Amino acid sequence: MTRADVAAAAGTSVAVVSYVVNNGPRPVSAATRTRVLEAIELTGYRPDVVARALAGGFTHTFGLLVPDVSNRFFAELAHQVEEHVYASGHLILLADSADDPVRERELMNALMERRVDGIMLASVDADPDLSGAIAGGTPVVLLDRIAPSALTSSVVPDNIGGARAATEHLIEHGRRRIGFIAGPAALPTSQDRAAGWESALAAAGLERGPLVEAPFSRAGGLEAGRRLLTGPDRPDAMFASNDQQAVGLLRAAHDLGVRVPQDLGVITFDGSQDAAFAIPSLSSVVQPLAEIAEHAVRLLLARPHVTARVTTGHTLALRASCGCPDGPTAP
Amino acid sequence: MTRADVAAAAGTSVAVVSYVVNNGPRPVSAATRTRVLEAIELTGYRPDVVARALAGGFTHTFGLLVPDVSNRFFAELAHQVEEHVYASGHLILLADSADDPVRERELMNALMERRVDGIMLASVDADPDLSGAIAGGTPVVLLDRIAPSALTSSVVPDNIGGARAATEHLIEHGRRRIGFIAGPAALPTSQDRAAGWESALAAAGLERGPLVEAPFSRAGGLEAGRRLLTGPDRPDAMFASNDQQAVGLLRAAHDLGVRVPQDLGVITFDGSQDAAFAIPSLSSVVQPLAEIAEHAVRLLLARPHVTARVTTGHTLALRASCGCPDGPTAP
DNA sequence: TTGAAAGCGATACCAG
DNA sequence: CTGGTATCGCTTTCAA
Repeated sequence: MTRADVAAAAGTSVAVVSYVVNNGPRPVSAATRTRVLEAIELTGYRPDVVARALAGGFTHTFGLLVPDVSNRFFAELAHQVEEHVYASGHLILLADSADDPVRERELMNALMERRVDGIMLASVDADPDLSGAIAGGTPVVLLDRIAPSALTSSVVPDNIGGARAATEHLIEHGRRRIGFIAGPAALPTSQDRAAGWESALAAAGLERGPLVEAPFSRAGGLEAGRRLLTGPDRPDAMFASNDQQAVGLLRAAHDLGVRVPQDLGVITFDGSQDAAFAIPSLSSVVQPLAEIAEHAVRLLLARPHVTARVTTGHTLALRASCGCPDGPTAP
Repeated sequence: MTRADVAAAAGTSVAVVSYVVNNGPRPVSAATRTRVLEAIELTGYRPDVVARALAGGFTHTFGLLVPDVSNRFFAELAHQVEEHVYASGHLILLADSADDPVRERELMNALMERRVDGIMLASVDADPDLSGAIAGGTPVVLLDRIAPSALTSSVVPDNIGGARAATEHLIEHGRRRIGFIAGPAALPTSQDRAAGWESALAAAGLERGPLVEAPFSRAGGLEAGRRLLTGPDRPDAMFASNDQQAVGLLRAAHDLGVRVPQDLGVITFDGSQDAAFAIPSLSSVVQPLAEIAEHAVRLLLARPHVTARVTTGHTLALRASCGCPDGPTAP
């Protein structure tokens, strides 16, 4: 079942089959077209993706490169991306850099070698090296990093605004000593979320509570929580940079007998299902995953190629951890 | 930088370059070999993966088809698989069937069209249709399903043994009315875990506690928990079919004021990080993810192609939810 | 041991 | 509007 078979069955040439399949680049008469279509139906012909890629076409495959698929935020993102590309017949080549910049670089190459039609990159790096992709002509959408040049797209959340909203909410609850679990200091994401936290505090005339830096992981949050909650002058609320850290923090509080939300209000950023199902359920700034996925896919799918920087909004999911009532259904 | 350039630089033919790169199928004299190697170094030549695949070789890409990447068990599995294939220069084409058998079928085809070197399939189906893959000659490793024929491999946990061990542990704690949250009844996985639970109960001369069927999700566990915990004759312990269900159950208990482990002992199957970080931390039958990934990858990598049915062991991680003491570090 | 050349399956140019 | 055919980069058979 190659197009040679189809051509034979349709009594035409392989070129015409190609024109029909691709709707171009040459026109085909209606009569021949239907004849070819029938032949395709008859033979059950499916174009060979690999051969097509070799000849310069598309692979109908996108790359998704994340620091850690087992981070629920990225897992849910991957799920959403799948959902969005599925309709257009694309598949996802998933790469996991395991938080390693070197590996990220290598995987970018591996992705390009496989001729993916585009790459969605959630980089471990503050500003990843995109020169290879640009040179190779592979469209890239940066996730959670602002594109360094107009050559590549990005879709980022409003980190500052979200962090500010979260902190403000804690303040409204009457919390006065509000700490922050930051992510790795070098990342813009970390800096922006810190900035939002600070600005809310400043606007309310409050001192900055303790800031501790930790990896974006449960273990990081656990460690940070232990330090924070056993130290002198314990905060009465914490804003965590992501859900994983918050889950770790919750565990630290639990182990130390610190009650959430009575003794410690907690709010977090990301809003994955981990937040909804934590005990107590975690209030959080929710990133619109479906929207992020949709934008990223749309930018990659667009012909001719376009680039854009889109900023996504956020909502606040208020649950038990900050002191808000928890509805009957957790999520 | 094609092998023509390398051939030119080495003063040899393209065929020889191929022989050197692939270590065959024809021998090459030591002298020429080093000359070619130098030329490769010099030109920075990288073989074109796509062309190589077209010419009949391999794509150095495996397919991983799961029901839901955002299920932490599969996310962690994906992570492990990545880890294991990385060294051999492979990448993972990730497909998410969203629990839909039809979609699963389509994705299998999509994977095969892309000429993946092998497929790891965690099917939604009790016995998935592998005829296409077998006909196409694509090696498949079934995860969590026993291979229906000797033509395909499988790696499965000891569902019965694991479930029995979990239930026995609950019994040792003095629990007497032990319920079970089952998965979808049609799946062998569900049936086996139920069988293990029953056999432990029978061996101890205990009556079967309530059994309720629920999807393998948090929402499923939540719903099941609500039903179980508000009904008459509430169980004093529950065994959940997977971590997601257990997390939902924990939430139901929390909402209803049922204390875990005092009023209700809980133990689960899978042992993802969700279990380690739940509050209270969940005791569970731990599946050796790294081992599963390793076996699956090894079976796919093996040349010549081999098939096998491997059963993986399990360990019990005893934590707070069953009444065991929780160490200072949760995980 | 080496090289020339025939595919692999599809694209798209150039004639007709 | 159609049909040859060169091309993509590599593998591998067949001869030398």
